[in-house]
Amino acid sequence: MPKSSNSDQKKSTVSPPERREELLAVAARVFAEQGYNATTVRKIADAAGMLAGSLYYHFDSKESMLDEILSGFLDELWARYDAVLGAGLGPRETLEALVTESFREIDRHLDAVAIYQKESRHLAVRPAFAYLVESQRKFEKAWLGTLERGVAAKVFRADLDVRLTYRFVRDTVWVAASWYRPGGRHSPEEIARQYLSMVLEGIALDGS
Amino acid sequence: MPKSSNSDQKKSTVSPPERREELLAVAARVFAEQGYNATTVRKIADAAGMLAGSLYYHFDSKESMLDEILSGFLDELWARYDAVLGAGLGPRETLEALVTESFREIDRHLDAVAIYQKESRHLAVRPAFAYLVESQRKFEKAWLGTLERGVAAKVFRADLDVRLTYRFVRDTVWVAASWYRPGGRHSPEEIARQYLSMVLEGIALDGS
DNA sequence: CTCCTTCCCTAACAATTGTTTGGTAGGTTA
DNA sequence: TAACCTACCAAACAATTGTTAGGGAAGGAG
Repeated sequence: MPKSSNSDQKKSTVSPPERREELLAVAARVFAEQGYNATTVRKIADAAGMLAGSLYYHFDSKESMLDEILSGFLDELWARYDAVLGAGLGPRETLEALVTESFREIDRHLDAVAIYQKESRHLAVRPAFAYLVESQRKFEKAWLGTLERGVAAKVFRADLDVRLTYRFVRDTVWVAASWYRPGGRHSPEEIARQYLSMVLEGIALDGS
Repeated sequence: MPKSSNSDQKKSTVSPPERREELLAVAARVFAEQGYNATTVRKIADAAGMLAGSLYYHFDSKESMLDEILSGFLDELWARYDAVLGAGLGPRETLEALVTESFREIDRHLDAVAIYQKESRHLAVRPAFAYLVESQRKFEKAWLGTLERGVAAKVFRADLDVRLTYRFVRDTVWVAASWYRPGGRHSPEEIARQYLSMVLEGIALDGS
């Protein structure tokens, strides 16, 4: 159900999806590197090899580019999350699958994730980006629910504040976008494995 | 050695330290809420109950306010870190002390930490903020060194990528600034205890 | 060849930005 | 009272911002 996006109605200026995607990728990179507010449309145009005004043949506004980047990322993310959540897995397996899918998503949509991390907080208050709040709500429900199921099933510790654990796990995964670079030493799956090992078993040696 | 700051030379316009601190606290709050670039000097002035131009009686520029906020925070942080690192503790105790001091610093300088988290990446490339890079380097040395000492002393697991572990622990601590609110349910020390318990022992039950 | 569409450029626009200059009310000092 | 300093205001500044309007080159369709 990818109705979290509102980019459907605002295709007043249409152009071949391929060119749009190219330009959106360029914009996402600049947004991620410099921050949304510090990015001028002229910088995006420079990086794309054209002039500022020409962007407005493809897009309605600077904000609509940001909207399209974020909602596109979230739509894909939720398609995969929903598949995991509907697979009927146990708590621990669900957690592992969610973490792994998250790192894959970071690998695929690094720029979008980085933008989301930095800007979603102050964007969420604006009506045009209400779907960010909705997504955050679903996010909490999915992760927190999995953790609570795990506590009830005695596979996760019960002596920790669940909400604290939720934020711990969530942040631990997504901040990786701030240092992860695709094509690096570790694959997303390998990173997921090590992260899960740390989160689940801890970094201390057993006999300490 | 608080020479990480360069705010020492630029007190061309001096005013009572108290008023400066008041205005810096206001600016830090707006910076943290809206982001540095999205914050106009008029918004800061509004929040302080004065007009935009009046800020320039106290400060040289908008950037110098940011500089003073960040370097002030880092100076205090490193004073405490250096005390911990020089105390001759074992690896695990050092890690625990660093984490606890970090949460205390988040409690005290929440806005500055939030700003640092969001802006340090793109600020670090600018010469005026070179001390951010320097601080990041010291940071890595302190944390990574402690982890490596722990692995050598067999108190931390040796089967994990140490650099990955470093980023894991570091991020786990500092992203808390994105949701922590002073005066909330848990004290900084209590949060530190639970975080450390998760990082060290994991969230899985032993017999799983 | 002509028409039309696609995609970009040129050139400007009003608004907002950080910052400066000159002034001034109010308190302190002499 | 007179001189002075502190902390602010009023008004403007040049630069930069997102955005728009009109034009034109290229190429396919008829």
